[in-house]
Amino acid sequence: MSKKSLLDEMIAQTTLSKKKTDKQQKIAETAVKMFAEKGYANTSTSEIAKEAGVAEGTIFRHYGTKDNLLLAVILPFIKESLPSMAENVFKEVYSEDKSFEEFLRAFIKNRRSFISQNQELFKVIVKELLYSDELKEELLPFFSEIVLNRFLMMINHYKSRGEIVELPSEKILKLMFTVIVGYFVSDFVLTPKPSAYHPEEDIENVVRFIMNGIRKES
Amino acid sequence: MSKKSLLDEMIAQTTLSKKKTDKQQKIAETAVKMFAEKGYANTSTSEIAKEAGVAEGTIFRHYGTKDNLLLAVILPFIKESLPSMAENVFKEVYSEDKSFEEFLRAFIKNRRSFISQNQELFKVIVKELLYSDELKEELLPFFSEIVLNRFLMMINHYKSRGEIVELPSEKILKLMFTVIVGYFVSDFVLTPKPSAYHPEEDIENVVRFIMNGIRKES
Amino acid sequence: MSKKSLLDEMIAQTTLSKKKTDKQQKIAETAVKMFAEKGYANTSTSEIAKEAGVAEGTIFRHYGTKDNLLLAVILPFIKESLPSMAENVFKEVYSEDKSFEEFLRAFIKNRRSFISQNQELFKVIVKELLYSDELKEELLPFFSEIVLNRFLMMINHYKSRGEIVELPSEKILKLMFTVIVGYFVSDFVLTPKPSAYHPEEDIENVVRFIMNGIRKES
Amino acid sequence: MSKKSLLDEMIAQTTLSKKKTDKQQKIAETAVKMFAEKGYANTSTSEIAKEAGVAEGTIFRHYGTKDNLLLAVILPFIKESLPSMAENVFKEVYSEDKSFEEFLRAFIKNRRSFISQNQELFKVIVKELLYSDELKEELLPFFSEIVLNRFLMMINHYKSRGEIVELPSEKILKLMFTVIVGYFVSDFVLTPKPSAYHPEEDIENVVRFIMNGIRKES
DNA sequence: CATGAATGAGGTTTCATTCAT
DNA sequence: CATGAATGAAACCTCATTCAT
Repeated sequence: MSKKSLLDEMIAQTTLSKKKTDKQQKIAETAVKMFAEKGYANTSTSEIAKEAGVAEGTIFRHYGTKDNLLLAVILPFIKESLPSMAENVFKEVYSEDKSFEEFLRAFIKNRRSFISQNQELFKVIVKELLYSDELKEELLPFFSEIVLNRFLMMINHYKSRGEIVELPSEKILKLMFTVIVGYFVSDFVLTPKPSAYHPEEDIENVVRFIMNGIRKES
Repeated sequence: MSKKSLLDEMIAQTTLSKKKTDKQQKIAETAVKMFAEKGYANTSTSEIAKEAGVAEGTIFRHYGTKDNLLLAVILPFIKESLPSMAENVFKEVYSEDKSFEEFLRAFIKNRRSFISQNQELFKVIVKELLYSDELKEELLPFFSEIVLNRFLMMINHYKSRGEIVELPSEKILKLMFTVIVGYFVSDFVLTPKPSAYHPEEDIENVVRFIMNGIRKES
Repeated sequence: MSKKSLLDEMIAQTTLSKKKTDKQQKIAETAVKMFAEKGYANTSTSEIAKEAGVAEGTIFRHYGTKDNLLLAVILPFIKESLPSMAENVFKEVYSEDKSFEEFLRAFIKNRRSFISQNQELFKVIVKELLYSDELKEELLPFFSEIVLNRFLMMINHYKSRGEIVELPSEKILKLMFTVIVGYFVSDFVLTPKPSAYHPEEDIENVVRFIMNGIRKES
Repeated sequence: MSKKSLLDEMIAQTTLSKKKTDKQQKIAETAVKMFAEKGYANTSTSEIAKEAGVAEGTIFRHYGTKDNLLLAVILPFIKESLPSMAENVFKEVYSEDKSFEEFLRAFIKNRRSFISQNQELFKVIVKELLYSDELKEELLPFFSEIVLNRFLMMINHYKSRGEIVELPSEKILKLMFTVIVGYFVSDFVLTPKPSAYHPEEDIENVVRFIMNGIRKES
């Protein structure tokens, strides 16, 4: 109870942009940067404190435990990102009369831009997802419910419009996400950041590749 | 020099199936299993010792450091796996008159089977690749030289036979590997192992997806 | 850089008598005492912690490594002692019209008193000088520059006044210091401390012995 | 009992040049060399074993404990050296009609040559005398009885012949030995060995210095 | 005699966390 | 709110010693 309550408060603080002291803000930023660089397990709270210019005690005053600090920087990001992600999906699909290819292109661009602005955090999430079962159990169902389900609906929608091949939607979804997520991971996690880098061509290739893979042959 | 020599000896021991005491064998096995489960950083040598039924000192007598233990279980696997991987590729391609699709299917099946037999180790490698720059710098160039280059040649070969679309070979390669590796990671690292599981259908989908993505339209 | 910085801070703390917590002070005192008794290599940090009444972690919070702890207690002592030693020499020599014998007697008394007040530390330094090349390389040049050079000048000075025999000054210096240092080592390091002990007579013998050895025959 | 008996056997083996296998011989030589270089506490038995080209178990088969190994290389040296040292003294003194100065010169030369041939061992003894109370209690009384007492007799002898000043013989002895031992320690322990080095001049200075210090003014 | 794998006590060091100021 | 000294459990690692072969 008390364990959760502090965490919930953290999340509330972030999303509701409630009171958050400068120090607290600095700690979160520094933690994200360092977790991204060296991984959660290899970053000590004393390093974070030094780098953030605060006393070690201050971290614990605000976040209670190191685990909490990790979740407190990850979860708000997710809770904020995923629903808006879903919103975007809906806007693209229903408000206009785009083809699936146009939607896909817009979606990837949109998500790439978002991740690009939060590279470090994305790194942290990807890395720690592999390690923390807690994180996995917290994020994946949420992700599935908010994002994948809507995507499934969309695939069905475009299937019914005859734009997509008649494979099981789950398989299509999985392959699509493998390519998209694989592309993001490859670009943002594995490679040393190519600061000035124009991704339009790569995006175009990914779109073409996926579309070829799922387009309904006429 | 002295740092490397112990490690080299470890590798030699494995590949040459030289003398390796029961305890030493047990330590390596246990380490792989536990690293796969909880990650390298979250597994202590004392836990490994207890689980393996040896004294903690025995680990260090044989492997010197914990880092060495990690590398000693990973590197032999790689040095053994990658060349044979490349050999397989060549056998499939040059010995017969297969289409690219047939080659691709055989390749994925072959590699899937191999990884399936070494799931734990595969997990460890994927996880630690994200963290350890040392591992990254050791493995990726090796992988690139042994595997990717031959694949590139093959893509060019099939391009000249008119089976593959005229995109830059590097882009084709990257997308293909994103799908294949993504498929393996998704199956073996992310999901809790579905012990009885028939992958033929999935493989077929992956092959079809890739082939659609790169097949030359006639 | 980072290795040195903590050590430099230690030294600064001592010489500038800056902030130093009670525990930190206690650790240093205890370490000196135990290093003197049993030697650096035979004293464990856990013993020091227990004897000093602190947690073992506290030692490392303040001194970083055991090596640092040794240097942190030795070096400030040296940097403080040697310059003042040189100052004393100059005061004796130039401010008054003493004979060399009077100077020598005052010098030995002065240094003996100083070492007597820091017996343990003196023991530690003598013992570890034999073992630690690092210490040797740090201390001996400093000692040579600060102390021996001035002594050489003095010997030359008294030579020109005709009080000292015409041997090469370096030889005279070496013999003198052999006797003086040998006397101190013999008194403070080798023998179990004779707490109530009046050294005046011994000092007188040393002075007479040296003076006989170097006095210019008239 | 059993502790001593093995050690005594070691000593017997050495002095009586009893059976001693090649391995045993190699171990002792290697141990002396490494103890001299890095000190007893900083030299591990596994290092000695590797350097000597034997299995670690072999060391313990022959010497029982590491402590024993130290004593087994030191004590025979002492028991052999000291009595013969004393013998030399007597030969010089009684067989001929040398002056004290001539005796002193011969003595220092003789001992310097002996130590020079056993530099490493001398280093070990000097270093470990500072640390090991056991060694101190074993060696110093023996040394005092065998060497110092005869020297005292000699000083008295030469005093009665009017060659030496009328100070208490113990004081004279102490100062003399301070200079002589200090000279040896300075030459063999502190300084990095000057391989080609002619000590005649230094010896002459030491002799002159001591003689000036104790010669009876006529 | 010789080996070297195995041990386990103990060494140094790290680090999340607490708490008095 | 913020600090940073203090903690102690646990991490990695070393090493003298034993013993089956």
